[in-house]
Amino acid sequence: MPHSYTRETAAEGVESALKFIEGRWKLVILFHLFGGHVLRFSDLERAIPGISQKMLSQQLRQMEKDGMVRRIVHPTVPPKVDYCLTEWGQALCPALDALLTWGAQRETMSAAAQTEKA
Amino acid sequence: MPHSYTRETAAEGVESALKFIEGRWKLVILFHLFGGHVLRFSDLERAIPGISQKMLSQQLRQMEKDGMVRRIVHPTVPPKVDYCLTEWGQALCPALDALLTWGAQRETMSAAAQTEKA
DNA sequence: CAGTATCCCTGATGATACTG
DNA sequence: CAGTATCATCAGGGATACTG
Repeated sequence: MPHSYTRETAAEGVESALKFIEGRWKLVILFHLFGGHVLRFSDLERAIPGISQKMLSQQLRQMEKDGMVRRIVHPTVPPKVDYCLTEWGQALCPALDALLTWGAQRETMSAAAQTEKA
Repeated sequence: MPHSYTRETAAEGVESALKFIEGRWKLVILFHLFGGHVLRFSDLERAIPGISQKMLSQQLRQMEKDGMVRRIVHPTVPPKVDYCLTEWGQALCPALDALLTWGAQRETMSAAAQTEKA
């Protein structure tokens, strides 16, 4: 690791990074917006089965506040609101990819087949 | 991303990877074991202020079950138990580093200074 | 030393209903 | 359409006490 972190600050740093993507629906939303997609509230609602309006709204607000998502309100009737990722939001991609890769190594790298779990 | 995942399976893949490191103390424990360190239960207890025996034990058990941590029991009196990372546990390092890097980019990349939050 | 066993409490999420 | 408001639920975690 090319950083000058101590164990403690590194752990804290990762923890605070994780806070941005923790939340039952954040990753699903993220993956729908990756690639520069611009989606309306109702698009996301339809794209994500099982999510409630409350949760969709709540997670989007947090992500907006955190600076991952941009919210664009069109002052029309009926209302229209677009969502897309910020530059920083897009920048999450490599990190998630690294996580994906790590997870995929589990079967490969585990010396002995441990307990199976979902 | 060099993978052949759909949005949905990618989100699920990352979610399941995240489950392995979710837990109030997992990352702190991880960072104490990175670098091949071998620590006893009491070492970790002392190294991690604020953790209770219940939590330390619980998190270690999960990590062991998940295949990230190896638990070595020495059949002595009094008992002695060593903990270290498995190969797969060590392999988490690059992913956490990517997360750290992403988090660190927040101030740099955010167009406008958004709401400040811990 | 290295844990278990209990009890409690809070925050995150879900279900449902209502609105500018 | 794009939300907000309320209420109910539940798992994760904390505090404390006990044990092979």
